[in-house]
Amino acid sequence: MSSSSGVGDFTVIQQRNLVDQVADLLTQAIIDQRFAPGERLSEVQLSRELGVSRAPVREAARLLESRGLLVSQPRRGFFVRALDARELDDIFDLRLCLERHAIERLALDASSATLAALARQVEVLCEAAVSGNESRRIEEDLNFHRLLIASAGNRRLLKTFDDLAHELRLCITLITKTHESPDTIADSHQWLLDALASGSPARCREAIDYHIGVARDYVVRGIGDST
Amino acid sequence: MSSSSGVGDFTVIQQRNLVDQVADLLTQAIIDQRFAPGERLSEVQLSRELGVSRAPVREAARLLESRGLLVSQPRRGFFVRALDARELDDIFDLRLCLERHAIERLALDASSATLAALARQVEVLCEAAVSGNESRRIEEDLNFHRLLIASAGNRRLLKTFDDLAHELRLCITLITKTHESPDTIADSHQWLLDALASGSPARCREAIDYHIGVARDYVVRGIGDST
DNA sequence: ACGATGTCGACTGTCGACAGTTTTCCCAAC
DNA sequence: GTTGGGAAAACTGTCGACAGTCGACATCGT
Repeated sequence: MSSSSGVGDFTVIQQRNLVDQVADLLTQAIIDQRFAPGERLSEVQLSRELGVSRAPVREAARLLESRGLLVSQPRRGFFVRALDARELDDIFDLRLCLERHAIERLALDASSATLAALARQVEVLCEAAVSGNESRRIEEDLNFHRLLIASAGNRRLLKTFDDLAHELRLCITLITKTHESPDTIADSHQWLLDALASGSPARCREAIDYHIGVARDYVVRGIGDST
Repeated sequence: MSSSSGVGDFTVIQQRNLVDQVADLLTQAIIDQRFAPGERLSEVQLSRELGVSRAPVREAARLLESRGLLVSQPRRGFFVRALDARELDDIFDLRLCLERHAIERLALDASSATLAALARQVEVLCEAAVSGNESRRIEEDLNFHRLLIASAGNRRLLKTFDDLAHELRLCITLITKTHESPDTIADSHQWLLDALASGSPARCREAIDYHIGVARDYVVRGIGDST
């Protein structure tokens, strides 16, 4: 990516803020369900455990609030977002909204390079699926859909999806097991690629509606079991 | 909107944080273009002027960053978001994505009460238009589209629109004059209502595509004049 | 005159502390 | 056993201060 100087691959030195580090740690802890949904997070306790002051913790918490992982009540503090069935429906409905828009646009003007990149990502996803590494499979699945949206060329749309992706990870934690075989995963994503290659927006819409509907059903079934 | 208790409209008592107050003041200042696009905001200067410490200013700035009104560079500070032509396109494309989704859904199952509420809001908008109060007209216009999306019943979709609305206000500041007569405004929104009443998703999509396309053209023309 | 280097000022990142509020816990009263 | 009240503990909101870093200007060398 870097152009001129012959020194080679210098990864740009960026001293990471404490805010970002705390935000990452908290995000991972929430996704790993090391906090119970609805649990209150104490600023002082977190700052003690992490060995930092309260200021970075507060700012990180605000960041996670804007991403939908935490909710705040004035003078009460921050709480881990607990999703009910309705919010879950809303989240998948918004996901449908974003991905429909992207894939319908792509159907009309997807370059062969774009299709190739998507096909490559499906391969990566399949590798992750057969490897048995569950969290990696989830990330590669999200990566495919992220690439789909990124290919539409609208950065604001991509930013919205990235925000939503955090909540999607929160949803996915509700699923106890995936029940999906690697073959099923491969097929369902290949169908999306075929629809894209056909160039028909209507067919793409059908494909993405079905694809996200299946994903949504898995999560709804997960929450149905537990509650 | 509130349902049961017979005590009437209690505006929920919330002692406003300094953070929220600062955020509102900054938001208004940015929308009023009292800061130049791209201008750097000094935390110490702001905190001095507002008579508060730096902590609330920092947190408010992070809030506005998540809303797209500010951008931050590590160790450099916060800068007023400056929109280029491409970001502008992206914003209106996302708006189209959200409103299409809402109106297509509404076309299938809009209650008469919903249609009536939308019609009422068009009247309010028209009043604002003939009154000549420009900022009020803008807000009532946004309120109509907000109501449209809210009527679809997806709160997550509405939250996304609310975030985007802040950026839309930023776009609108680029327009020097509106050029739109009250009659034009009334007609263009009435067409949306007629499309909704027809119950045809396809017709709704056409209507919203045209409607947002016109709005986008106004803004693009505005940025085209200035640069 | 022009580019590189050293220095200075201003600013952000982070911290510890204080004040006011919320929550919890204990005890008394019914 | 349950309810109500009150004090103490814990917590959040806010503040002022210190240290590290960035940008601008002056200085030096060519």
